[in-house]
Amino acid sequence: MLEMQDRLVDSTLIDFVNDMNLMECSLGPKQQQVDNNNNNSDASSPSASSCWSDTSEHHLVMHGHHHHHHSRRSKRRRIITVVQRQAANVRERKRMFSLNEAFDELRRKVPTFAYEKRLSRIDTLRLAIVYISFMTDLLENT
DNA sequence: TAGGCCATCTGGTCCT
DNA sequence: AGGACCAGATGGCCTA
Repeated sequence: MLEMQDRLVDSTLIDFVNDMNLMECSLGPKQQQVDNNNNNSDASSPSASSCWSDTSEHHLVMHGHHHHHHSRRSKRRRIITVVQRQAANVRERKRMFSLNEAFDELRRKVPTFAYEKRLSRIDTLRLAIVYISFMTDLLENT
């Protein structure tokens, strides 16, 4: 299972590097889903007037329930270039990476048996809750 | 093969 | 304007 971890990290890093390369040359032979959906018909005009488009009807298609709550801001869609999207993806991956680091840290604090396989994130959380309440009980009753 | 877990992408909102 | 945060969708891998 440790090797599995290593493999995951490896592939993550590889993607990471790929994206960084993509960002640096800002264009590559490897365009994927990013540009086949509606977003940019004018991705190549960086000095465009605004990055917000009116979406009166299109975006109601997918997540019908979203507009119940969150009715605060105007329903304008932020137009994002391919490069900006890729950069956002990189940031999101970094964010998830640090989240997982925190999970690993918590995992190490929580008592498990040595032969037990690695706790999932949800199990780590649940066990941490149990462990904390056990310890506070212990503290209060002494 | 179904279900659990995870990584990633994506578009929305919130915050600076 | 753009980054952070979030939740939904999707696809891959692994195990019972």
